[in-house]
Amino acid sequence: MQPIESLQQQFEARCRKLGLAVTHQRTVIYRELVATGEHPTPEAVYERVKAQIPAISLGTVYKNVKTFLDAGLLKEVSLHHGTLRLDANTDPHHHMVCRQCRRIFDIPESEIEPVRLKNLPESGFQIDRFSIEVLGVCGACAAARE
Amino acid sequence: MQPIESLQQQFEARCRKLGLAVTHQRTVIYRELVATGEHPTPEAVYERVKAQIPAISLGTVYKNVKTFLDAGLLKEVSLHHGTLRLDANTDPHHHMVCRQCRRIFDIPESEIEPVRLKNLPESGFQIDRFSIEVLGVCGACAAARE
DNA sequence: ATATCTGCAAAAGTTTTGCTAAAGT
DNA sequence: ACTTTAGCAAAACTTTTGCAGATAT
Repeated sequence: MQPIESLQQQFEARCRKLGLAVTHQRTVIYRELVATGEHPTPEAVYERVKAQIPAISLGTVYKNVKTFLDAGLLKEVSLHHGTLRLDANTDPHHHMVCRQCRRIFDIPESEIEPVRLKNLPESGFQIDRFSIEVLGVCGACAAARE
Repeated sequence: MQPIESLQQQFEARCRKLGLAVTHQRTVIYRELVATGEHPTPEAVYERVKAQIPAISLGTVYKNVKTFLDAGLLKEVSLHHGTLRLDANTDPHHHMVCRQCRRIFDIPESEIEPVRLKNLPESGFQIDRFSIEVLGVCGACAAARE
């Protein structure tokens, strides 16, 4: 991971390029987002930032998270947050997800070569199974773009 | 996929084994869940069931979905629904997710052999990238189970 | 007869939105 | 000076919960 200062400079540069004001709140939100090696929820970011800017509001965190996502400075871990998606297919399978309409298509497990990890990444993690998502744009949405 | 009648019988058998009453609502909810080849939201299931049982309530759908999930009749497509998880890591990487505490650990892309699809599963789907989740129990949660 | 379930309504949790004052450019 | 943003509060959306009457065992 890059040192925090260079990330900070990159952050300011990207803000200016995008026409985003470099506010104190925005800077701290971004710094905390990077500083936690984790994948925090907006609420968790809010808690960390509040320790430094007690008057900050949760709404400001949400607005900036959205701004950062739109700008590509952040990603969401999963496209499926926000609403539960149910799966009645009991056969082992994976998913193909359209990032536009969010439709989900099944891929039988037999269609994908088994995942192979080169090293065991975290000590003591007991692996249950692998879940593969093929992300992209489905035929219908691709056609609709013309 | 299995014919709907045999799924129906299996469903009743599993309900009886679990001590779950085989109600009309429950039966229709399960049937619709299986019938859509999709991965519907609870709201979408509610709409389909309402066409057959106009008096059904959304709460009943939620309660039964929860019951079915607990019983293992259904799965959720993603462990990350319900709250946004943010990712500031711009290097290509995958994730290891603890199904107990929901913590997320990064795996550098270089640690995993590239995914290989045997056939192109859906016509016209434009693949963007692959996202791999290693699901299991993290070291801390495994230790806490003793 | 007893236990479980449904429907309704209220509540809780997450995220978005509108507005005015404040801050950044 | 002009534009964008922060803070606040209200609202929207998803999901959970409590309870009395209805249904399944």
